[in-house]
Amino acid sequence: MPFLNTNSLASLVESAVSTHSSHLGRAAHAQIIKTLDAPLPSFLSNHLVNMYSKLDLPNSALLVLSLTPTRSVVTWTSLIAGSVQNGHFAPALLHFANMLRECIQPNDFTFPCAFKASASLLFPVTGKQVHAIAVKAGQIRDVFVGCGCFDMYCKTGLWDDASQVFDEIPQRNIVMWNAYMSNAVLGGRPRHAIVKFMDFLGVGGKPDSITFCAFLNACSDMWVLELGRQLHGFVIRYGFGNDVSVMNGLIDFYGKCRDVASSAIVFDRISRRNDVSWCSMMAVYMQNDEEEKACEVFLQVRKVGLEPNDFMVSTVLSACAGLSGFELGRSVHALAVRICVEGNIFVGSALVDMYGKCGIINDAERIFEEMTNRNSVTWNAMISGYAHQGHADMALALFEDMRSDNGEITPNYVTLVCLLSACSRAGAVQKGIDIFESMRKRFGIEPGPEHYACVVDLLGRAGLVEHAYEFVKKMPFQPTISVWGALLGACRMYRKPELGKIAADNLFKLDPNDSGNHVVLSNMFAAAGRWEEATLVRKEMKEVGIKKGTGYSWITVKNAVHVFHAKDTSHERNSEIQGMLAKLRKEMEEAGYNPDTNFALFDLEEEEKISEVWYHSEKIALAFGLIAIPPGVPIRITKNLRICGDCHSAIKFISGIVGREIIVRDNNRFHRFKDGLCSCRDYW
DNA sequence: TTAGGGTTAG
Repeated sequence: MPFLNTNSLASLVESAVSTHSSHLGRAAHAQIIKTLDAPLPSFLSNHLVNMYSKLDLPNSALLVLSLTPTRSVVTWTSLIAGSVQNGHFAPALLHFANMLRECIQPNDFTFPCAFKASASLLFPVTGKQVHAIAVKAGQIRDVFVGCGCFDMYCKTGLWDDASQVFDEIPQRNIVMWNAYMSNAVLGGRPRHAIVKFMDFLGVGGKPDSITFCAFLNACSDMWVLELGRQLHGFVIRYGFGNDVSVMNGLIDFYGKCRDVASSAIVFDRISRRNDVSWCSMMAVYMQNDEEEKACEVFLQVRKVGLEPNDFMVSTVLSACAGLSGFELGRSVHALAVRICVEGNIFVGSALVDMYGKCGIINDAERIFEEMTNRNSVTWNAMISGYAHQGHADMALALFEDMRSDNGEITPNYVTLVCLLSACSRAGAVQKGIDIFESMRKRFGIEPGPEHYACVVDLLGRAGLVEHAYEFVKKMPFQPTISVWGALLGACRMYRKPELGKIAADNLFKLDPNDSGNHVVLSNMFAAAGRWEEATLVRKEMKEVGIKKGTGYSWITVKNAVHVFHAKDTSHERNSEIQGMLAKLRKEMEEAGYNPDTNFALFDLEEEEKISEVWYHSEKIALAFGLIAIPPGVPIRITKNLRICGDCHSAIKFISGIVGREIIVRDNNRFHRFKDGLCSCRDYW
């Protein structure tokens, strides 16, 4: 080793920080000890404290600090900044306190760290103390300190204090204005952000890309498509048409305002897309229920030879979960392992969710067990995986584990929804009611519309339909779509057209464009032999211009997706499919199966109705699956609408005849058929 | 010191 002077030793330490290599850092430290006698020059000690702290080796950092006889503001600030950077906010504040105890004055680098730590811990009281110290030290007028202070008040919800700080800062730079706008959006005051933007222009300010992004966020929160469009023009005029950040912001904005086409146009016109552009486009498709398109974007990423990142992987996994796209999901899992992102908490949670929704509960469990970091989303995903399978006992057991895990992660709003839906799917009525009634007291969670909807579903599914209606009437707020939807579902299941009409009428008011509700109601009347009323509902539907969407079912075989619509004969293996359908029909008839023709269009003759239900897309997909998928492998079908009642009972029956596991995911839930049974009890 | 994208329910 050549002789190293103190400057080159310092740069060795710096390179350990910049490459984030603790190995290099330790080696540099060893070299320093070898080369120099103690005590080290203070600037080198500072470098070491900074290095260990940034490398998230807090004990080593503290050790060096305690061995440094002359600790300066730089030494302490290095320690504090590293702690904050690595998310250790409470220790950062402790170090800050110790520094003051040593009578060392914090500087313009220290205060922002202390503010950030207070903000992250949501400690407004501590934040106020730091503020007082900064005022006393005469530092508050510094833009960095002032901005940190302002940000702290925003993040801890003290908006008035924040505004006061903003007004008192003498020289506001663009960062300060941007901070105001983005915090206003984050704090649910998008209108404030827009007003501030106007003020900013009024004082001759020149917006930058962050300003535009903040403005766009405000627009998407307020759903003001027109205002955002105007800003789009403004962006171009200001010469930001090639700024990838602003373009990404526009993709996101249009997507949130449900103008997917504009998002796609912006995306297509970006000459140099970055990771965020791709991710944003995927997210837009996801937010607008176009999972297939999201998958396509992901495949395009791979096609152009880009390495996907953790964001893309978690998004595409959730698309797979929505589509029950188990094959793609599995291959994305393999990819995640290869690019080393499977340890990421978002990716892990998305994997648990994907496997759970695809019904591969063992793999979901395995991923869950192997995850070293779990957050409430991870737990909820696993609980809902059990719920989807109808394993209320497992869901409840996991919930208990969650509560006793380490106290860090507590059940939240969604956890309770998952649990209640697990009870409802498993028919655990009393258990569900107990949980619902105790949620405020035991878990401190105020029951919301989703929880009420679960209880309605719970009661309704157990046949207590009138009870369910009484429960709805006693709700402390207006019942939502999901509440009436759950009641309508129960009425359909137990054939209660009168009550069903009440539920449906409410749904028509709240959700006039959903054709599904009309179809359910008319089928319900048809099932009760009340053809006139059934026809009337269909007529109304036509008059108002509501169309029943086309039903599609799809199935993946060897990475190719095969899509079928009703009466589809276009598949290249159509003759085999028809042969299989005929064979199934014969075997089922011999085994005594009666098709339920209430689900066919009711103005047909009985004979026609039978053939009508026989050629529903899910049955065709199933026939194809039986031909193309080797025995022993489960057949997975996805349908974009609700599975029809006859198909549900037919598939149940078929699963017994052919001795195969059949999994159908429709737009409502998940059905696993095996040995003539289905995981969801009494669906119709 | 400001910002752009992700995971859980129904």
